Amino acid sequence: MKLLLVEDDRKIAAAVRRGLEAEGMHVEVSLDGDDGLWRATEGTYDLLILDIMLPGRNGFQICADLREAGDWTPILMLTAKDGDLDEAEALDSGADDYLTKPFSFPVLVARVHALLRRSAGRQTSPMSVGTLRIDPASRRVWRGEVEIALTAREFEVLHHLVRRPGQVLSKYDILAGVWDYDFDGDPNIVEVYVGRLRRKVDDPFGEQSIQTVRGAGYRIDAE
Amino acid sequence: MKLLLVEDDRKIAAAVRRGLEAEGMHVEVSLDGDDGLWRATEGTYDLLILDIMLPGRNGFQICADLREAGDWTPILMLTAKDGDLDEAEALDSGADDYLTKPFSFPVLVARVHALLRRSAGRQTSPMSVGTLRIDPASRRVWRGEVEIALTAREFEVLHHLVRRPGQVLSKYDILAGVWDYDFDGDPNIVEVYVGRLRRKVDDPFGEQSIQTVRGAGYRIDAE
DNA sequence: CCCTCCGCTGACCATCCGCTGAACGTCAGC
DNA sequence: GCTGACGTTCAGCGGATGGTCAGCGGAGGG
Repeated sequence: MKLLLVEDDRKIAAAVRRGLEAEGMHVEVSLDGDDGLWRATEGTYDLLILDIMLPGRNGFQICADLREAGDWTPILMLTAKDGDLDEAEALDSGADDYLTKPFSFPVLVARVHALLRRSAGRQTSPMSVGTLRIDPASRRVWRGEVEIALTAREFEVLHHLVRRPGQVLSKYDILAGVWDYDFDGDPNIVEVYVGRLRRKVDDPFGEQSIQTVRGAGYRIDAE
Repeated sequence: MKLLLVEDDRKIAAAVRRGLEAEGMHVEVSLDGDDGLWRATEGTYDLLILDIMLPGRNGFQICADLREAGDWTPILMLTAKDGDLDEAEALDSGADDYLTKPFSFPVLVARVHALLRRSAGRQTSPMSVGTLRIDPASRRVWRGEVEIALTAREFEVLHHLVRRPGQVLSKYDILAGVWDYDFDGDPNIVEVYVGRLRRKVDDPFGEQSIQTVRGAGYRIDAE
């Protein structure tokens, strides 16, 4: 998960960054509005956090410009406590959510998580492949009527595969999608997890649910 | 008391908000339908006020979607004066009450109060999970026939979990939902409360009522 | 048919996460 | 002023989990 934080107050920027990185996200910081807009345009981020009062372009403008350019990356705005209209204007200019300063850290994290979840698609609804059923909201998995206990990682890997049924995903795709951006261990870890998953979720009488595509990756076939 | 107002006319939104906040309520505003639905889904409100004509999803749809998802937060709809059918349709889509524009302020406040009062009583019966019964109005909790004494915080945490049965809530979600927005202590506090709740609330012969989902959060399963 | 590469697996270990008991500060009621 | 209830912090424990590694086996190419 890669975020861009545009905030000119270095103290706040450092704090937010440290905190979100502790949550396993990659945070890039921009200290003024024009630079922020440029980065947002050039790069690809999962979420933008914009302060409103900024040197150069202000937060509303950045937001409006991006939206106009057809960029719908989720945006969280940081508004001042006394600016009554800020909140409305924030939403109006195309932000997805706002947070009034001063904010507490858990709240920020919760909002960020909520936005990321939302943008990941409202795939809150359970999905199923054959007799395998997955409910992301409750993080539960069943084969037929039998519930299967998965660890967090195992669930993530399975979820990642099931979300793209019929598509071959390379080990690197899976690594990038499930592991932290800065993970630089052995891609073998994906093999390990696929193995663990097969042992847990495979229908003992049916064929393997996760197909190996030698030299390319893995695939889950839609039934 | 936390309300969500979904209304695209910023003048009306600002007025309603100001008025209800003067009544001591916390009002969040959303300016379009899709955003409104999302907030209503993600957050927890005591009451929703929905305009019908909205950019994105309209009020009926939001209402219907929420009801379908099992969300029974009271809903007050704002209908246009000339839409004869609106009122019927509002109630039909699951709203609890409606108000035709233009409305006077005291009327709005009266309706809001009435709904809040009513909902405080109404939610008594639906709030049960297995043999655990919760009455938000009187803030009492029973396991079977035995009443359980909970402290204020304990009750809030339990209530928060029970309101979203089957959904995994992260420690941060719970922090944001139960503690003051400016709380920035150790999220470990959530673990502490879950522990206390388990000791008080768990059926000594059944399985734990609050499930730990390692690496993700906590969940109460609908029976 | 043989060799090489790729994927699979079981064993092992370090780390993280969640749980708990204890202690402290604060506040309300007596 | 004392007492008890409540909310919060903190440190230690123990088990679950994630990651590494080496050896094995089969597929595929020459």
